[in-house]
Amino acid sequence: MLIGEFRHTIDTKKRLALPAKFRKELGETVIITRGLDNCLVIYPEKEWETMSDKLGKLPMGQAEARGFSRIMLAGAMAVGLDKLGRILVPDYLKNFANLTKNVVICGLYNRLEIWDADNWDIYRKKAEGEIGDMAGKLKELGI
Amino acid sequence: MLIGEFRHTIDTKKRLALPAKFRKELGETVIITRGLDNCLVIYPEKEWETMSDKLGKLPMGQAEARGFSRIMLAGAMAVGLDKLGRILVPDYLKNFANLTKNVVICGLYNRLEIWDADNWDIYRKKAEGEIGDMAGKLKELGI
DNA sequence: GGATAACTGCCTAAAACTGGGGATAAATAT
DNA sequence: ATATTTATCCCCAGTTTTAGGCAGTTATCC
Repeated sequence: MLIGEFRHTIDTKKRLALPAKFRKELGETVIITRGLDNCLVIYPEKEWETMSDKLGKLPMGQAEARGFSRIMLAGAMAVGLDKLGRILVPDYLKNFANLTKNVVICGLYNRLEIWDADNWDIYRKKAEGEIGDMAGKLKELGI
Repeated sequence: MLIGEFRHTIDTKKRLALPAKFRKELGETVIITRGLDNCLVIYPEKEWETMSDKLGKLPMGQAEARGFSRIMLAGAMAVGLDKLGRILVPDYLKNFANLTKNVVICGLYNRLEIWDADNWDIYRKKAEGEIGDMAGKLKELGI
């Protein structure tokens, strides 16, 4: 299971080390693509298959579904991990997520999200504030 | 059953010894994450699994659910107990709960809570004073 | 009060993350 | 078509963080 929050850096060559804890579960190749709220998403190959299946089968009749699957699918790219567990972040994705040097890698069960560190801090503070009634929401989920 | 209140310390390397009484029940790996009222929560692996399954399957389409699962999943981390029953407290969680050196570990049936000692003393005094009011509300829960 | 177990801090070893250099391949321009 | 530039990949070293082991001191139990 991919969980936890890690702070890493992108070096001058656009390389990003993925947390060592995740490497075994990620394998040698991962899929990186655009995510929601200005972050990037990384899927292990297997998870990507189920995700892309769903995207590919979205009804093309709806403009929203068309746009969504285009952004996600066209934005996706398979990247390999080097010997030290680093991936190369493509330019267009780096720009999309406003990544500079400091990034945060979030484990979210079956995928990772890559955030610009400043963006994440803002988002996290806001989200933490809105979760004051966490207990109430847990009940809705039956947890 | 996890019950009782224990005072321990976090050493300079951010390690925290869990009470020996709990070790058998906790197993070799536990999940530590953010809790309510500025404390941290520790779940045995099994307790966590049922919760994370549900979190991982929340629909990504809604902004609220996204924020919720991000905070809960990214906030969590699986940590192993070393031979002496200690865990490593991640920086971002240590900061979140304002932990310095002295902490209080509370056993709460199926989970533990970690409090900064000073915070706990304040909270406990306040809660002790209000215990009469609480009892009134408990009636509604059938206790 | 003695014996046993538990907690804390120090010390050493190993792993992880960051950064740089140089070789190969691709793309662009001359 | 060739040369120049840019981008990618592979190798390796330094620094920092993490993990494991050990022992002293305190607390607990009998």
